[in-house]
Amino acid sequence: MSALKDKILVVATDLFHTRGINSTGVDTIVAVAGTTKMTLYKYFHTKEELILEVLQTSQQGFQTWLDEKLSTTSKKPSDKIQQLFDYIEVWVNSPEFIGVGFIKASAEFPNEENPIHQLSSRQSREFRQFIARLANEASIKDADGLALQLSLLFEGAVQAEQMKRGSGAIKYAKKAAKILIDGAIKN
Amino acid sequence: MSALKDKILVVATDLFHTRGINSTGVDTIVAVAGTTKMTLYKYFHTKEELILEVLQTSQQGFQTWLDEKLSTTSKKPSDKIQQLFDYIEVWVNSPEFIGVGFIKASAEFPNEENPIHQLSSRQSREFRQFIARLANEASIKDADGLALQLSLLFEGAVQAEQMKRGSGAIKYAKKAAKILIDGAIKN
DNA sequence: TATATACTATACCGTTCTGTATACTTTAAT
DNA sequence: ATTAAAGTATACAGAACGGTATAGTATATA
Repeated sequence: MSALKDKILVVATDLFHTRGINSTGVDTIVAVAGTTKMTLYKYFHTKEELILEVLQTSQQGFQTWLDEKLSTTSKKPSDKIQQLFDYIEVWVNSPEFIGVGFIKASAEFPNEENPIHQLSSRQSREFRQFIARLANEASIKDADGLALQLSLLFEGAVQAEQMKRGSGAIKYAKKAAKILIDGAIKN
Repeated sequence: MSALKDKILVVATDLFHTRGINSTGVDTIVAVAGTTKMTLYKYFHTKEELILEVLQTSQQGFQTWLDEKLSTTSKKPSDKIQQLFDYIEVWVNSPEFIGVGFIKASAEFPNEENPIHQLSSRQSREFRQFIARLANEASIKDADGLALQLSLLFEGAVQAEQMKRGSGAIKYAKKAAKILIDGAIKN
Protein backbone atom coordinates (compact mmCIF):
# COMPACT_ATOMS: atom_id res chain seq x y z
CA MET A 1 0.00 0.00 0.00
CA SER A 2 1.17 3.49 -0.87
CA ALA A 3 2.42 5.55 2.04
CA LEU A 4 0.11 8.36 1.03
CA LYS A 5 -2.96 6.15 0.84
CA ASP A 6 -2.15 4.94 4.33
CA LYS A 7 -1.66 8.49 5.57
CA ILE A 8 -5.03 9.53 4.12
CA LEU A 9 -6.70 6.58 5.83
CA VAL A 10 -5.14 7.40 9.18
CA VAL A 11 -6.00 11.09 8.95
CA ALA A 12 -9.55 10.40 7.80
CA THR A 13 -10.09 7.92 10.63
CA ASP A 14 -9.03 10.50 13.17
CA LEU A 15 -11.02 13.38 11.68
CA PHE A 16 -14.17 11.28 11.28
CA HIS A 17 -14.07 10.47 14.97
CA THR A 18 -13.20 13.90 16.29
CA ARG A 19 -15.39 16.01 14.00
CA GLY A 20 -17.93 13.55 12.62
CA ILE A 21 -18.04 11.97 9.18
CA ASN A 22 -20.46 14.28 7.41
CA SER A 23 -18.81 17.31 8.97
CA THR A 24 -15.40 16.38 7.59
CA GLY A 25 -14.83 17.49 4.01
CA VAL A 26 -12.29 15.95 1.68
CA ASP A 27 -10.52 19.32 1.49
CA THR A 28 -9.83 19.12 5.22
CA ILE A 29 -8.61 15.53 4.94
CA VAL A 30 -6.09 16.24 2.19
CA ALA A 31 -4.91 19.41 3.93
CA VAL A 32 -4.18 17.55 7.16
CA ALA A 33 -2.70 14.58 5.30
CA GLY A 34 -0.44 16.97 3.39
CA THR A 35 -1.55 15.98 -0.09
CA THR A 36 -4.11 16.95 -2.71
CA LYS A 37 -7.56 15.89 -3.77
CA MET A 38 -6.17 14.40 -6.98
CA THR A 39 -4.19 11.88 -4.97
CA LEU A 40 -7.09 11.10 -2.64
CA TYR A 41 -9.43 10.43 -5.55
CA LYS A 42 -6.79 8.25 -7.17
CA TYR A 43 -6.96 5.79 -4.27
CA PHE A 44 -10.60 6.31 -3.28
CA HIS A 45 -13.01 6.88 -6.14
CA THR A 46 -15.61 8.54 -3.92
CA LYS A 47 -15.81 9.82 -0.35
CA GLU A 48 -18.16 6.94 0.42
CA GLU A 49 -15.46 4.48 -0.64
CA LEU A 50 -13.03 6.20 1.71
CA ILE A 51 -15.51 5.99 4.58
CA LEU A 52 -16.10 2.28 3.94
CA GLU A 53 -12.36 1.59 3.86
CA VAL A 54 -11.82 3.56 7.07
CA LEU A 55 -14.53 1.53 8.80
CA GLN A 56 -13.12 -1.74 7.56
CA THR A 57 -9.50 -1.11 8.52
CA SER A 58 -10.30 0.22 12.00
CA GLN A 59 -12.58 -2.68 12.87
CA GLN A 60 -10.12 -5.15 11.42
CA GLY A 61 -7.35 -3.58 13.50
CA PHE A 62 -9.36 -3.93 16.68
CA GLN A 63 -10.38 -7.51 15.96
CA THR A 64 -6.82 -8.54 15.14
CA TRP A 65 -5.52 -6.94 18.31
CA LEU A 66 -8.23 -8.62 20.39
CA ASP A 67 -7.76 -12.03 18.76
CA GLU A 68 -4.06 -11.94 19.46
CA LYS A 69 -4.48 -10.89 23.07
CA LEU A 70 -7.01 -13.63 23.74
CA SER A 71 -5.06 -16.35 21.99
CA THR A 72 -1.71 -15.65 23.61
CA THR A 73 -2.64 -15.05 27.23
CA SER A 74 -5.38 -17.49 28.05
CA LYS A 75 -5.38 -21.16 27.21
CA LYS A 76 -8.67 -22.35 28.63
CA PRO A 77 -11.80 -21.51 26.57
CA SER A 78 -13.74 -20.70 29.71
CA ASP A 79 -11.20 -18.02 30.61
CA LYS A 80 -11.41 -16.21 27.31
CA ILE A 81 -14.92 -14.88 27.67
CA GLN A 82 -14.12 -13.78 31.18
CA GLN A 83 -11.12 -11.86 29.95
CA LEU A 84 -12.91 -10.25 27.03
CA PHE A 85 -13.88 -7.13 28.93
CA ASP A 86 -10.48 -6.94 30.57
CA TYR A 87 -8.97 -6.38 27.16
CA ILE A 88 -11.76 -4.11 26.03
CA GLU A 89 -11.02 -1.99 29.08
CA VAL A 90 -7.33 -1.86 28.17
CA TRP A 91 -8.22 -0.87 24.65
CA VAL A 92 -10.73 1.83 25.65
CA ASN A 93 -8.33 3.34 28.16
CA SER A 94 -5.41 3.36 25.75
CA PRO A 95 -4.44 6.81 24.49
CA GLU A 96 -4.97 5.78 20.87
CA PHE A 97 -8.62 4.94 21.50
CA ILE A 98 -10.90 7.23 19.56
CA GLY A 99 -14.11 5.23 19.45
CA VAL A 100 -15.88 2.52 17.53
CA GLY A 101 -16.46 3.34 13.90
CA PHE A 102 -19.57 1.33 13.22
CA ILE A 103 -21.45 2.83 16.16
CA LYS A 104 -20.95 6.37 14.96
CA ALA A 105 -21.39 5.55 11.30
CA SER A 106 -24.75 3.87 11.83
CA ALA A 107 -25.93 6.99 13.64
CA GLU A 108 -24.80 9.31 10.87
CA PHE A 109 -26.22 7.09 8.14
CA PRO A 110 -29.52 5.72 9.51
CA ASN A 111 -30.95 4.70 6.15
CA GLU A 112 -30.83 0.91 6.02
CA GLU A 113 -30.21 0.95 2.28
CA ASN A 114 -27.09 3.04 2.62
CA PRO A 115 -23.90 0.98 2.05
CA ILE A 116 -22.21 2.63 5.01
CA HIS A 117 -25.10 1.70 7.29
CA GLN A 118 -25.07 -1.83 5.94
CA LEU A 119 -21.35 -2.25 6.61
CA SER A 120 -21.77 -0.85 10.13
CA SER A 121 -24.64 -3.21 10.77
CA ARG A 122 -22.62 -6.17 9.53
CA GLN A 123 -19.63 -5.25 11.69
CA SER A 124 -21.83 -5.00 14.75
CA ARG A 125 -23.31 -8.42 13.98
CA GLU A 126 -19.91 -9.97 13.38
CA PHE A 127 -18.57 -8.68 16.66
CA ARG A 128 -21.60 -10.14 18.41
CA GLN A 129 -20.99 -13.47 16.68
CA PHE A 130 -17.37 -13.33 17.80
CA ILE A 131 -18.54 -13.05 21.40
CA ALA A 132 -21.03 -15.86 20.80
CA ARG A 133 -18.19 -18.09 19.61
CA LEU A 134 -16.30 -17.40 22.84
CA ALA A 135 -19.44 -18.20 24.82
CA ASN A 136 -19.96 -21.42 22.91
CA GLU A 137 -16.40 -22.55 23.54
CA ALA A 138 -16.98 -21.87 27.20
CA SER A 139 -19.93 -24.30 27.04
CA ILE A 140 -22.52 -21.67 27.85
CA LYS A 141 -26.08 -22.74 27.10
CA ASP A 142 -27.68 -19.60 25.68
CA ALA A 143 -24.50 -18.40 24.02
CA ASP A 144 -26.28 -16.12 21.56
CA GLY A 145 -28.34 -14.51 24.29
CA LEU A 146 -25.31 -13.80 26.46
CA ALA A 147 -23.39 -12.51 23.46
CA LEU A 148 -26.16 -10.05 22.69
CA GLN A 149 -26.22 -8.83 26.27
CA LEU A 150 -22.45 -8.39 26.39
CA SER A 151 -22.50 -6.55 23.09
CA LEU A 152 -25.11 -4.17 24.50
CA LEU A 153 -22.82 -3.45 27.43
CA PHE A 154 -19.91 -2.97 25.04
CA GLU A 155 -21.73 -0.59 22.74
CA GLY A 156 -23.34 1.27 25.61
CA ALA A 157 -20.01 1.70 27.38
CA VAL A 158 -18.23 2.94 24.27
CA GLN A 159 -21.10 5.33 23.66
CA ALA A 160 -20.87 6.62 27.23
CA GLU A 161 -17.10 6.92 27.05
CA GLN A 162 -17.51 8.94 23.88
CA MET A 163 -20.05 11.22 25.47
CA LYS A 164 -17.70 11.94 28.36
CA ARG A 165 -14.15 10.64 28.51
CA GLY A 166 -13.12 9.04 31.79
CA SER A 167 -16.71 8.37 32.80
CA GLY A 168 -15.77 5.01 34.25
CA ALA A 169 -18.47 3.39 32.18
CA ILE A 170 -16.21 0.59 31.02
CA LYS A 171 -15.35 -0.33 34.61
CA TYR A 172 -18.98 -0.87 35.49
CA ALA A 173 -19.65 -2.60 32.20
CA LYS A 174 -16.91 -5.05 33.13
CA LYS A 175 -18.53 -5.72 36.50
CA ALA A 176 -21.92 -6.22 34.86
CA ALA A 177 -20.38 -8.56 32.29
CA LYS A 178 -18.88 -10.70 35.06
CA ILE A 179 -22.27 -11.04 36.73
CA LEU A 180 -24.01 -11.95 33.48
CA ILE A 181 -21.33 -14.47 32.49
CA ASP A 182 -21.36 -16.13 35.93
CA GLY A 183 -25.14 -16.37 35.76
CA ALA A 184 -25.04 -17.88 32.28
CA ILE A 185 -22.44 -20.49 33.23
CA LYS A 186 -24.45 -21.84 36.14
CA ASN A 187 -27.54 -22.52 34.04
CA MET B 1 -47.49 27.42 20.53
CA SER B 2 -48.18 28.07 16.85
CA ALA B 3 -49.49 25.11 14.89
CA LEU B 4 -46.80 25.64 12.31
CA LYS B 5 -43.99 25.78 14.82
CA ASP B 6 -45.25 22.50 16.21
CA LYS B 7 -45.47 20.99 12.74
CA ILE B 8 -41.91 22.04 11.98
CA LEU B 9 -40.73 20.46 15.22
CA VAL B 10 -42.53 17.19 14.49
CA VAL B 11 -41.26 17.00 10.91
CA ALA B 12 -37.71 17.88 11.91
CA THR B 13 -37.72 15.25 14.65
CA ASP B 14 -38.77 12.60 12.17
CA LEU B 15 -36.34 13.64 9.43
CA PHE B 16 -33.42 13.93 11.82
CA HIS B 17 -33.97 10.36 12.91
CA THR B 18 -34.64 8.82 9.52
CA ARG B 19 -32.00 10.71 7.50
CA GLY B 20 -29.61 12.04 10.11
CA ILE B 21 -29.29 15.59 11.40
CA ASN B 22 -26.48 16.90 9.22
CA SER B 23 -27.97 15.23 6.17
CA THR B 24 -31.29 17.01 6.60
CA GLY B 25 -31.35 20.51 5.14
CA VAL B 26 -33.76 23.22 6.20
CA ASP B 27 -35.16 23.27 2.66
CA THR B 28 -36.26 19.65 3.08
CA ILE B 29 -37.80 20.36 6.48
CA VAL B 30 -39.94 23.25 5.28
CA ALA B 31 -40.94 21.34 2.14
CA VAL B 32 -42.21 18.37 4.17
CA ALA B 33 -43.80 20.62 6.79
CA GLY B 34 -45.57 22.49 4.01
CA THR B 35 -44.25 25.93 4.85
CA THR B 36 -41.36 28.22 3.97
CA LYS B 37 -37.94 29.08 5.31
CA MET B 38 -39.18 32.52 6.38
CA THR B 39 -41.58 30.92 8.81
CA LEU B 40 -39.03 28.43 10.10
CA TYR B 41 -36.51 31.18 10.80
CA LYS B 42 -39.18 33.19 12.55
CA TYR B 43 -39.55 30.51 15.22
CA PHE B 44 -35.99 29.17 15.19
CA HIS B 45 -33.24 31.71 14.66
CA THR B 46 -30.74 29.11 13.49
CA LYS B 47 -30.75 25.46 12.53
CA GLU B 48 -28.80 24.74 15.69
CA GLU B 49 -31.61 26.24 17.75
CA LEU B 50 -34.08 23.98 15.96
CA ILE B 51 -31.94 20.92 16.68
CA LEU B 52 -31.67 21.84 20.37
CA GLU B 53 -35.42 22.32 20.63
CA VAL B 54 -36.08 19.00 18.88
CA LEU B 55 -33.79 17.22 21.32
CA GLN B 56 -35.39 18.87 24.31
CA THR B 57 -38.99 18.20 23.37
CA SER B 58 -38.42 14.55 22.44
CA GLN B 59 -36.53 13.72 25.62
CA GLN B 60 -39.08 15.63 27.68
CA GLY B 61 -41.87 13.67 26.02
CA PHE B 62 -40.24 10.35 26.82
CA GLN B 63 -39.49 11.31 30.42
CA THR B 64 -43.03 12.54 31.01
CA TRP B 65 -44.49 9.37 29.54
CA LEU B 66 -42.18 7.21 31.65
CA ASP B 67 -42.81 9.17 34.85
CA GLU B 68 -46.52 8.83 34.43
CA LYS B 69 -46.37 5.11 33.71
CA LEU B 70 -44.22 4.44 36.75
CA SER B 71 -46.24 6.60 39.12
CA THR B 72 -49.64 5.24 38.19
CA THR B 73 -49.03 1.51 37.95
CA SER B 74 -46.62 0.64 40.73
CA LYS B 75 -46.88 1.82 44.30
CA LYS B 76 -43.90 0.20 45.96
CA PRO B 77 -40.51 1.88 45.29
CA SER B 78 -38.84 -1.49 44.92
CA ASP B 79 -41.18 -2.38 42.09
CA LYS B 80 -40.47 0.72 40.04
CA ILE B 81 -36.91 -0.08 39.13
CA GLN B 82 -37.94 -3.59 38.22
CA GLN B 83 -40.62 -2.25 35.92
CA LEU B 84 -38.39 0.34 34.28
CA PHE B 85 -37.32 -1.91 31.45
CA ASP B 86 -40.84 -3.25 31.02
CA TYR B 87 -41.94 0.24 30.04
CA ILE B 88 -38.83 0.88 28.00
CA GLU B 89 -39.67 -2.25 26.05
CA VAL B 90 -43.22 -1.02 25.47
CA TRP B 91 -41.87 2.30 24.30
CA VAL B 92 -39.23 0.84 21.99
CA ASN B 93 -41.72 -1.57 20.43
CA SER B 94 -44.35 1.11 19.90
CA PRO B 95 -44.83 2.13 16.26
CA GLU B 96 -44.04 5.77 17.06
CA PHE B 97 -40.57 4.86 18.33
CA ILE B 98 -37.89 6.39 16.16
CA GLY B 99 -34.89 6.36 18.47
CA VAL B 100 -33.24 8.36 21.20
CA GLY B 101 -32.22 11.82 20.15
CA PHE B 102 -29.27 12.39 22.42
CA ILE B 103 -27.55 9.17 21.38
CA LYS B 104 -27.56 10.08 17.71
CA ALA B 105 -26.84 13.75 18.28
CA SER B 106 -23.75 13.07 20.35
CA ALA B 107 -22.44 10.86 17.54
CA GLU B 108 -23.05 13.51 14.90
CA PHE B 109 -21.57 16.29 17.03
CA PRO B 110 -18.60 14.75 18.84
CA ASN B 111 -16.94 18.04 19.74
CA GLU B 112 -17.41 18.51 23.47
CA GLU B 113 -17.65 22.27 23.09
CA ASN B 114 -20.58 22.03 20.70
CA PRO B 115 -23.88 23.09 22.36
CA ILE B 116 -25.69 20.15 20.77
CA HIS B 117 -23.15 17.72 22.17
CA GLN B 118 -23.40 19.38 25.57
CA LEU B 119 -27.18 19.10 25.65
CA SER B 120 -26.98 15.44 24.58
CA SER B 121 -24.44 14.73 27.27
CA ARG B 122 -26.61 16.41 29.88
CA GLN B 123 -29.70 14.48 28.83
CA SER B 124 -27.80 11.22 29.05
CA ARG B 125 -26.57 12.14 32.52
CA GLU B 126 -30.04 13.20 33.67
CA PHE B 127 -31.57 9.95 32.52
CA ARG B 128 -28.89 8.06 34.42
CA GLN B 129 -29.64 10.12 37.51
CA PHE B 130 -33.32 9.34 37.09
CA ILE B 131 -32.50 5.64 37.22
CA ALA B 132 -30.24 6.24 40.21
CA ARG B 133 -33.16 7.88 42.03
CA LEU B 134 -35.30 4.80 41.40
CA ALA B 135 -32.46 2.61 42.67
CA ASN B 136 -32.05 4.74 45.77
CA GLU B 137 -35.75 4.55 46.58
CA ALA B 138 -35.50 0.80 46.24
CA SER B 139 -32.78 0.93 48.93
CA ILE B 140 -30.04 -0.38 46.70
CA LYS B 141 -26.55 0.11 48.06
CA ASP B 142 -24.54 1.10 45.00
CA ALA B 143 -27.39 2.95 43.34
CA ASP B 144 -25.15 5.01 41.08
CA GLY B 145 -23.24 1.96 39.90
CA LEU B 146 -26.39 0.04 39.07
CA ALA B 147 -27.87 3.09 37.35
CA LEU B 148 -24.80 3.37 35.16
CA GLN B 149 -25.00 -0.31 34.24
CA LEU B 150 -28.70 -0.10 33.42
CA SER B 151 -28.12 3.01 31.32
CA LEU B 152 -25.46 1.13 29.36
CA LEU B 153 -27.96 -1.62 28.64
CA PHE B 154 -30.54 0.98 27.67
CA GLU B 155 -28.28 2.89 25.30
CA GLY B 156 -26.80 -0.27 23.86
CA ALA B 157 -30.25 -1.74 23.22
CA VAL B 158 -31.56 1.40 21.56
CA GLN B 159 -28.43 1.52 19.44
CA ALA B 160 -28.90 -2.11 18.42
CA GLU B 161 -32.58 -1.59 17.70
CA GLN B 162 -31.65 1.34 15.50
CA MET B 163 -29.09 -0.69 13.64
CA LYS B 164 -31.66 -3.38 12.92
CA ARG B 165 -35.31 -3.08 13.84
CA GLY B 166 -36.82 -6.09 15.57
CA SER B 167 -33.42 -7.36 16.69
CA GLY B 168 -34.84 -8.44 20.03
CA ALA B 169 -32.10 -6.51 21.76
CA ILE B 170 -34.47 -4.89 24.22
CA LYS B 171 -35.80 -8.29 25.33
CA TYR B 172 -32.34 -9.47 26.31
CA ALA B 173 -31.51 -6.10 27.82
CA LYS B 174 -34.55 -6.56 30.06
CA LYS B 175 -33.35 -9.99 31.15
CA ALA B 176 -29.88 -8.65 31.87
CA ALA B 177 -31.36 -5.75 33.83
CA LYS B 178 -33.32 -8.14 36.01
CA ILE B 179 -30.18 -10.10 36.84
CA LEU B 180 -28.21 -6.97 37.66
CA ILE B 181 -31.00 -5.52 39.81
CA ASP B 182 -31.48 -8.77 41.71
CA GLY B 183 -27.75 -8.93 42.32
CA ALA B 184 -27.66 -5.36 43.54
CA ILE B 185 -30.56 -5.82 45.94
CA LYS B 186 -29.01 -8.77 47.73
CA ASN B 187 -25.78 -6.92 48.58
C1' DT C 1 -62.16 50.62 7.30
C1' DA C 2 -57.58 50.58 9.31
C1' DT C 3 -53.98 48.05 11.17
C1' DA C 4 -51.33 44.48 13.01
C1' DT C 5 -50.06 39.63 12.61
C1' DA C 6 -49.11 35.40 10.41
C1' DC C 7 -47.73 33.36 6.54
C1' DT C 8 -46.38 32.68 1.51
C1' DA C 9 -43.57 33.13 -2.67
C1' DT C 10 -39.40 33.74 -4.67
C1' DA C 11 -35.13 35.27 -5.60
C1' DC C 12 -30.83 35.72 -3.96
C1' DC C 13 -26.00 35.84 -1.20
C1' DG C 14 -21.90 33.77 0.26
C1' DT C 15 -19.97 29.51 1.49
C1' DT C 16 -18.95 24.82 1.33
C1' DC C 17 -19.48 20.48 -0.64
C1' DT C 18 -17.92 16.44 -3.85
C1' DG C 19 -15.61 15.64 -7.83
C1' DT C 20 -12.87 16.80 -12.27
C1' DA C 21 -9.75 19.02 -15.79
C1' DT C 22 -5.32 20.70 -16.99
C1' DA C 23 -0.65 21.31 -16.59
C1' DC C 24 3.51 20.67 -14.21
C1' DT C 25 7.25 18.24 -11.24
C1' DT C 26 9.62 14.61 -9.07
C1' DT C 27 11.40 9.92 -8.80
C1' DA C 28 12.77 5.51 -10.15
C1' DA C 29 13.45 1.74 -13.33
C1' DT C 30 14.92 0.24 -17.76
C1' DA D 1 18.70 9.16 -21.63
C1' DT D 2 13.90 7.66 -21.91
C1' DT D 3 9.83 6.60 -20.16
C1' DA D 4 6.29 5.50 -16.92
C1' DA D 5 4.36 6.30 -12.54
C1' DA D 6 3.35 9.11 -8.57
C1' DG D 7 2.32 13.25 -6.85
C1' DT D 8 1.59 18.53 -6.83
C1' DA D 9 -0.77 22.86 -7.85
C1' DT D 10 -4.65 25.19 -8.99
C1' DA D 11 -8.71 26.36 -10.94
C1' DC D 12 -13.26 25.27 -11.62
C1' DA D 13 -18.00 23.02 -12.38
C1' DG D 14 -22.38 22.10 -10.34
C1' DA D 15 -25.03 21.33 -6.56
C1' DA D 16 -26.48 21.94 -1.76
C1' DC D 17 -25.89 24.33 2.27
C1' DG D 18 -27.66 28.03 5.93
C1' DG D 19 -29.64 32.28 6.00
C1' DT D 20 -31.72 36.89 4.25
C1' DA D 21 -34.26 40.50 1.47
C1' DT D 22 -38.29 41.94 -0.70
C1' DA D 23 -42.89 41.93 -1.84
C1' DG D 24 -47.31 40.27 -1.46
C1' DT D 25 -51.64 37.75 0.65
C1' DA D 26 -54.95 36.24 4.11
C1' DT D 27 -57.22 36.87 8.49
C1' DA D 28 -58.78 38.72 12.60
C1' DT D 29 -59.38 42.36 15.70
C1' DA D 30 -60.32 47.12 16.99
